[in-house]
Amino acid sequence: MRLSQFLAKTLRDDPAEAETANHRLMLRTGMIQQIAAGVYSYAPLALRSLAKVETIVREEMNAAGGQEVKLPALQPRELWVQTGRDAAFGPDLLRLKDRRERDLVIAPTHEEAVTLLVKQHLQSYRDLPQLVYQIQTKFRDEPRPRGGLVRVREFDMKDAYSFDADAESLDETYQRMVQAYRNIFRRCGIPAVMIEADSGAIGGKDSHEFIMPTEIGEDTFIQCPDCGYAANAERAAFQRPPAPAGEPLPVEEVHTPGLTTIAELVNFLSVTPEQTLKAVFYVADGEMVFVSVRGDLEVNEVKLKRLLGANDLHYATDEEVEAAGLVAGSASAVGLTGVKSVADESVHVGANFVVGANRRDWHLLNANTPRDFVPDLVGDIALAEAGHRCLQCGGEFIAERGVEVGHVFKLGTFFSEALNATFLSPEGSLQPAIMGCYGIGIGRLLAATIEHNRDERGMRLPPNVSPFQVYLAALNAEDAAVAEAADGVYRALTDAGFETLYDDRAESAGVKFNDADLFGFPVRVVVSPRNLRQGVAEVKRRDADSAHLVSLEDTAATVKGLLAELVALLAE
RNA sequence: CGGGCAGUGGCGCAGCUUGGUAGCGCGCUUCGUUCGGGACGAAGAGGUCCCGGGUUCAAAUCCCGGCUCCCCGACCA
Repeated sequence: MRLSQFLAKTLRDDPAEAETANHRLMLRTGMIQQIAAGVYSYAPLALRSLAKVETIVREEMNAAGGQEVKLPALQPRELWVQTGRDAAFGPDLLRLKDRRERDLVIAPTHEEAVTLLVKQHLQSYRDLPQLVYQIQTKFRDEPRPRGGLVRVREFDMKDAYSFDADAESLDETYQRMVQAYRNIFRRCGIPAVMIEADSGAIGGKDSHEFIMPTEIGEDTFIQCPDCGYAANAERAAFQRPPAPAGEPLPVEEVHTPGLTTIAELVNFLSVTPEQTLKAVFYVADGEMVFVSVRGDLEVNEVKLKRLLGANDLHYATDEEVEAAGLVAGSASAVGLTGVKSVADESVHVGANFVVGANRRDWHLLNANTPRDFVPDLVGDIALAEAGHRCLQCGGEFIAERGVEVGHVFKLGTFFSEALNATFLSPEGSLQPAIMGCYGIGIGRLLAATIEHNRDERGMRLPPNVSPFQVYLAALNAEDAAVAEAADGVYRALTDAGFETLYDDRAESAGVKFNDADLFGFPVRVVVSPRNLRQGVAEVKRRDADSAHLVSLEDTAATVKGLLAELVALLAE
């Protein structure tokens, strides 16, 4: 492809809306154009890279035994009502009506559709296992898209679904997919950490996310440096830090005028945060929930949501709190009636807590469970943070940010039961298939790849993700001898099968070098009057400081060698 | 959904306080000179100043209403 004819114009200034490096680079190279919040057009340069990423994903899915299918984006809403996900997805689900006023959705994911498809071909345990996948456009009406392609409303996703006859078989499929994912991320040149993840409201035992560590990431994950335990912060289990224990002392009321926060209480009463209980109010599916957690910990809403089995969970508004007769700032589970009460297990670690008196400006000393209050539910609902201790080995957690580039998930039988995807077992009984699902956002993976593979000059793309493999620059392209030689090199590279972007523009050397670095293709070839006098071309790896001078005839062979080096680096 | 910022040629921005000719840098076109890390000169092209309403002789600028985008948070099977 000749750059002079290619639909790509680079920008010299960074577009104002781009905050992250990958977004900035994609805009400056003209790869993408935003058309609405979280909706993008993809120019040829981007599409080429996306296609490469898709190829990697396809190859690995096929190698893992996947069969490619294509499921519809447009689906009857009734199907989603049937599985309860019309409600579960809430406003993120894009809904519309057709000309006959029938309710439709544009699918954000495809468990329903795939279950129906596989069900049609499923009768016996002999038909299992099955692994199908597709690469297809999803629509999610995200409340806040951000960060270029990292979080968008319309995006291409590889989603795979497995159907197995029993748990052991699912385990095997799951492990095969985990390995496929590791291969994919390695080939894209990014490090990905596999962490335990929240499995969400819909059933399922195991769930793992693949996270690429980066400060621009949206997710926080916890790692134990000692035993290797790694989990999303919204999921991580941890030891509750110790707190002073002792025999229960008599409850005392204490006047605490104007004090509402843990910090104020701790200061006023000369106690430590872990000697207090914090009260937080939520509304879960319309029901007021009173939540207690020790003062040194934070409530983790994801854990809470799961413990409650709630679809919708939000902080109670002031009106809702008042309507329930609760006293913000001085509330506690002691003497609480008529409101569901939930507590973190940390209420069992320590004793003689300071709690609210459910009366403005008063608190209680020496509250203990079960003597003074008995929560309706006790569980792990506290947020794991850096410095907490590992439940498995006692190691001290570190916390890191990252982008979720993949998610694997044991679904169980939620969908197969709801939609009757059953098979006859060897014993002759009808069983629901056990499902798993596995997702990778293609555009997000490209964004992560760019975020990780770059320097201050631009991208440094791995050869199998880069839109082109070679950037061929003709300096002083209007010089007939240069043009002729460069044309020859271009033909040789093309004939040798290398995708080459040929910079034949009448631009200065500086412009071409800068654009070459910005585009970040793995290999750059320069034909110039200076080189030509010695009968050579210059061949340079994007990530190298120095170039090779080789005869024009040897250029393609040298390029081949450098690309092979780069591919070999990825295999390590 | 709460809080904050902003919308002016393709990109980055100024002008708005104090109403009166729409401006700068980059990019683009033509000509000439240059030619290995974002060259120089000259001459040009390109704008419903987000939209609607109002005030006024006159609105990018003031007032009212709306839309959109970005950032923080909430949210994100």
